[in-house]
Amino acid sequence: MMNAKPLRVRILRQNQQNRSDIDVPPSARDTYRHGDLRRALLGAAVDLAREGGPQAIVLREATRRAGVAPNAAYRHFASHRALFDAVRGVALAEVARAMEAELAPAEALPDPSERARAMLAAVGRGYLAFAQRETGLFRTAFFGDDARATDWPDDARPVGDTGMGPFQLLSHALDAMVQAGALAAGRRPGAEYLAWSAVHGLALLCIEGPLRRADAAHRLQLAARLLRMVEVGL
Amino acid sequence: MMNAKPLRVRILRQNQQNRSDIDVPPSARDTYRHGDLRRALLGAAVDLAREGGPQAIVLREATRRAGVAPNAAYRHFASHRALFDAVRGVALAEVARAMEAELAPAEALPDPSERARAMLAAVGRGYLAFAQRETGLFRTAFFGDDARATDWPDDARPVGDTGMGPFQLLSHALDAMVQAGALAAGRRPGAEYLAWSAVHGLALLCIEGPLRRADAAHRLQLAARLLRMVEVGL
DNA sequence: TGTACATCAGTGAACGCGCGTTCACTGATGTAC
DNA sequence: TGTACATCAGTGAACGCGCGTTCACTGATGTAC
Repeated sequence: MMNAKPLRVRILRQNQQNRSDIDVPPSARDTYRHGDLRRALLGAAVDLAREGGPQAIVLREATRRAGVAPNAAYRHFASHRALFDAVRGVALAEVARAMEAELAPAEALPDPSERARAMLAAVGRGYLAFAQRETGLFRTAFFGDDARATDWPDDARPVGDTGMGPFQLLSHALDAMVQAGALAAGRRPGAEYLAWSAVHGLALLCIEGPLRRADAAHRLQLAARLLRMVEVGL
Repeated sequence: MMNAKPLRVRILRQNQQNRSDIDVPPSARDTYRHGDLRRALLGAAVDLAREGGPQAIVLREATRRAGVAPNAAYRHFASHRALFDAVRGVALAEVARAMEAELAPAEALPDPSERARAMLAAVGRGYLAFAQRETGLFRTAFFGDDARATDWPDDARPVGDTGMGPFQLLSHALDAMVQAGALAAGRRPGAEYLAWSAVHGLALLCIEGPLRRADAAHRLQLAARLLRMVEVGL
């Protein structure tokens, strides 16, 4: 039972210039209804962002990849901007997950002070690793698109596996620092911005700045030094 | 003598759909030859960048502002990219000058160690101030244009009033730190990238990040804390 | 169990936009004689 | 001192491109009876 779900695969489309021969691309759909177009469009748009950054999120290209007419997108997204924002949400979630992956071992440490420091470093490492591994999504998550002057995300919606966004994960690590006595309470307010600045700046230097041609070892070394600088100087 | 320079203002142009009446815009040229089109185009393009960032550098708009046909630009710039690069050069020079302005009082301090620290802070303050005062030019100077994946400038050409570029001014300040004993020589290599990361990151948080709506006092306070963090943690 | 019908996800064609760039040209300049 | 001419900075028109978006439509769905 229950798995009689998509009985709608029925009619082969032939009304597009003699498409009845065999050169139909594998991803082509053979029903009139797509079935899951919103997800398909979002997936295609995420792929575009992954490959080329925020500028590459082109509504028409997403529909092309989904095998659908351009205007079909408007059944699922009110505008290009709505699609863009959805992609950004996905990108943010991936950043959060990258952080969580680094965070897991750190959180297992027994000593509170050591643990808090490790958490802060883990957040930074996750951020930096993601920026270099998924440059396009990273830029989509955090870059104002010049032309449209978009805002940065404010972490208002749930994102990562823990339900926390990148900014919240950072805040959480800083709170742990204070609780463990590794950071004076007086220095806590606004500390997010100092830490975020340093890490974000290094990410940019690595992906499009003067370090874009540095090798991985050099970057890792700089990342370690930078994270120490933050920990010490916060 | 000598000010008999542009004797070529001679022939009123009338071959554009009855332009002989008085509604000619004030900036319109009345000679066939422009006289200084390259400079005019570059100036217009710099204005565009100032107003709207790198994306706003539109070749056709620059020619419009210079009162010239679009293709006239190609007598002076091989391509849009060439124009873009020229604008970036101007932007870099302005960044350098902003740093030099902050640097001047710092360099006058008598105590070498104090002076070196003040120089480092001055470089950072100049960078941050410029980012917030001339956001469009700042982005033009340091942002990879997503679509074209341009490189960051490498400071190869002379830029500021001292002939040094932003990166060189930073290096210079760090060298002074080492000489004054304010920074261990072992920590000197690569220190540029740590300092630059922190300052660049904060600049972005301020111009398009979560601090974009923070008031000036809050930003200044964060900048001071960040610069201290760099100085201490380097 | 069968059928009429409202719903709405897709189609096809077109829109206006502005861009960078190319072509063959024309008009003013300044130099060689 | 005057004139022919090479030079080259501009013009006008057009190109192809791809975008986001709108319109009136058509085809499949699933629900009410």
